[in-house]
Amino acid sequence: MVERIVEAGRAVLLRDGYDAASTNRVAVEAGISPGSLYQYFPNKDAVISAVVEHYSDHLSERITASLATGFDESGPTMVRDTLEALLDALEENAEFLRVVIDELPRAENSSRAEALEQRIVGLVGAYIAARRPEIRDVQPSTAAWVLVRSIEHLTVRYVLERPPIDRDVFVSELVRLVAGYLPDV
Amino acid sequence: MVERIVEAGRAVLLRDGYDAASTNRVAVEAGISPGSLYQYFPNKDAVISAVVEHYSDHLSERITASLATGFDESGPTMVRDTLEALLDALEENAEFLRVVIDELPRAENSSRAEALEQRIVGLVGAYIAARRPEIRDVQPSTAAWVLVRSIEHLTVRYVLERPPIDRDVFVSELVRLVAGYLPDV
Amino acid sequence: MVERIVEAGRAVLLRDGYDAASTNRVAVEAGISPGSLYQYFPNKDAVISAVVEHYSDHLSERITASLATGFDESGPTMVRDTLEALLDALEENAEFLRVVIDELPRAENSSRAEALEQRIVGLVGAYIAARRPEIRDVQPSTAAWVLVRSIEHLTVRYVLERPPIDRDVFVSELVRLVAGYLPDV
Amino acid sequence: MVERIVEAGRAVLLRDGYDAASTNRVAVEAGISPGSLYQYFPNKDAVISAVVEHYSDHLSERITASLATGFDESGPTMVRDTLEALLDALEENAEFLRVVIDELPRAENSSRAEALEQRIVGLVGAYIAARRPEIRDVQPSTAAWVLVRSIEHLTVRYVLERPPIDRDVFVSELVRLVAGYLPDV
DNA sequence: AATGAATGAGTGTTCATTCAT
DNA sequence: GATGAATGAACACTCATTCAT
Repeated sequence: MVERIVEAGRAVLLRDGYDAASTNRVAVEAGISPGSLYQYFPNKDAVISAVVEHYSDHLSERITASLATGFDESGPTMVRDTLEALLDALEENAEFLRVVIDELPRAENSSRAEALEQRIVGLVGAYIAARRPEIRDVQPSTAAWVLVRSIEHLTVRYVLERPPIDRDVFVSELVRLVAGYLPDV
Repeated sequence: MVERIVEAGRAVLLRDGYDAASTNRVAVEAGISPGSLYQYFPNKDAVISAVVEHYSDHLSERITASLATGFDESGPTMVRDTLEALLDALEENAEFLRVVIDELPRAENSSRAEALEQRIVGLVGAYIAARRPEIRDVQPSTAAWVLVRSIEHLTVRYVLERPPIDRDVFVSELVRLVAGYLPDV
Repeated sequence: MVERIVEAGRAVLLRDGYDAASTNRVAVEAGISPGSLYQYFPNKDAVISAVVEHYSDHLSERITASLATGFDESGPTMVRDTLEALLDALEENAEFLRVVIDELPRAENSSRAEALEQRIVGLVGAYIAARRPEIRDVQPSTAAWVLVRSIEHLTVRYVLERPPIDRDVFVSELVRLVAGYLPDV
Repeated sequence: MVERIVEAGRAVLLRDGYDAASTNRVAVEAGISPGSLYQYFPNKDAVISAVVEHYSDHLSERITASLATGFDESGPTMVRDTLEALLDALEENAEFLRVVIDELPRAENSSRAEALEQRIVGLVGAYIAARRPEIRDVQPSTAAWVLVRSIEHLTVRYVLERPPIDRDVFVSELVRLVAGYLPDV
């Protein structure tokens, strides 16, 4: 039932947008009464959060899996593979991504987004540290912070804006950005 | 009069946040009646947009000025100076920046933000083209797209998140990111 | 307009009872929209309070006027006249009195009722003190407290319950109660 | 089971107040499901009524016992003893009394309260009749009506309002009220 | 141009009650 | 008998917008 509501929430969010995603509308979409919704969620925010979390978890898995896979390798091929996987994951749910990024007030789900980012920053930081503990004069966590936020934002914007840049070219540029920033990794 | 309304909108946005920024509240703050507000703006979104535009223009001027100043120079010093100026501009209105980024549904003012980005992408693209028309194998506009969005996002997040990274270190990392990505510029 | 709402509130309270006296229903009865109601009253309680206050004021005037008229006289005739006036006032709005006493949660308007009681206790206390400062060994305020609450309750219950007691007999009994309690006044 | 529900209702009423005393909450407190509650009570009012009745019965016993004890005696000592017992009984459950009197819509349990009053009016009327069948020119039932309602209301208000009147003084005043009203009893 | 009273559809949420299991 | 998920009408309240003055 929770699943039914979450799925309905997803559908409403995609079809009608955030502003129109009222609890009543979600209930109608789920084919239940508004009262029933409140037996599974304490309030509206919890419903929206669950919908976003569902998507977020999916994304998170994909990304961390891809990151884990490449952890023991290194070099531009590994970076490229990871970026391709990331782009694939984002493009797979591009429409939903648009709603989350463009329509939701960021504050609403910043904690969730931040948790995901933290996890990835951690992974990437560990990767960098494993490769080069003595990397330049900067802390791995700082480099990871810079890198992760850049890549996250660039890929998300690329998927949402669809700028006139070929995907292969785009990925190559990202690889260059990473390689240029961390030449020894 | 438009100005009075915009100023009132800014005050309400900062004081009460986006959710509480109703047209009635803006009208009260401006000392006019809600009806009058609609003689200068077609709807609520137009008011919010104007407020954001006001801020956006301010920011835009600062950034393009800084960019223009350094246009004829080159090298890491110029990059660093530009980044410092950008951070200064963002930090100057950090509170407003927070409201715009964290509370406003991005779609609301994405067109505005994009316009600003386009302008900067144009400037940076021209700069790159002027320096190295033959730069690698990538179009200057593509490089500019990647660069501008990275830097914009990183600086905004830095100002809003205040991560435990020293400002000087942070700027240095940005310089390295830029220099690594465009070694010949 | 406030008056129109209060009158509508009175009508709804009388026709449908307290539980059914929703803001929407009051608005319909007043021929206005629910939103308009909130331009004159901050919330539902304020509407109900205003309705009760309206009635309360009316009652209060009658009672204090009657009390003031008899202030300089004394003896059973004055007591009887005051009681008759009180019963008249209560009977005049018996239906509304029933709603206020039987349906409203006492806590809702206890402050109002208490204010009225205080005023009357003050008046009666002053009357007693004027008559007999040395009255027995009890403070006038205590005697007034006992007297006012007894009479208030007995008259209200008499009007609402309509027990099989002739009105003249009832008033005579009240006079005896008062006279027996304060023989020298 | 009925008892369990009534006890739960009492607890909820005392802990959360009337407005929060929903059937669901009572069911939770009783450790049963809301559906089960309806196998023992036809609706919410019946539950509340049963709760009040429980308390009412307790009170009723105390009062009638005290009345019965003094039935064969007479004079101010008997009156005083009865009043003391009544005040004791009320004070013993002052918190519950407050909920019943201040929060419950009187109509909800007026029938119950009236039944109790009738019983006491009957007893007191019988007492008066036994003492003085020829008492003045008034029917014992009328005198009892006046007396019982006065005393009931005064004691309840005294316990709930805690006015600045010493308990001994208060009881003395009640004795005087009774003695003044029925001098020969 | 300016007003501001009026609007009314819409919101998130509650809770007494039912009924299939 | 007991359950508890499901109900759905109802609630108090908001606010972007309009329009007669």
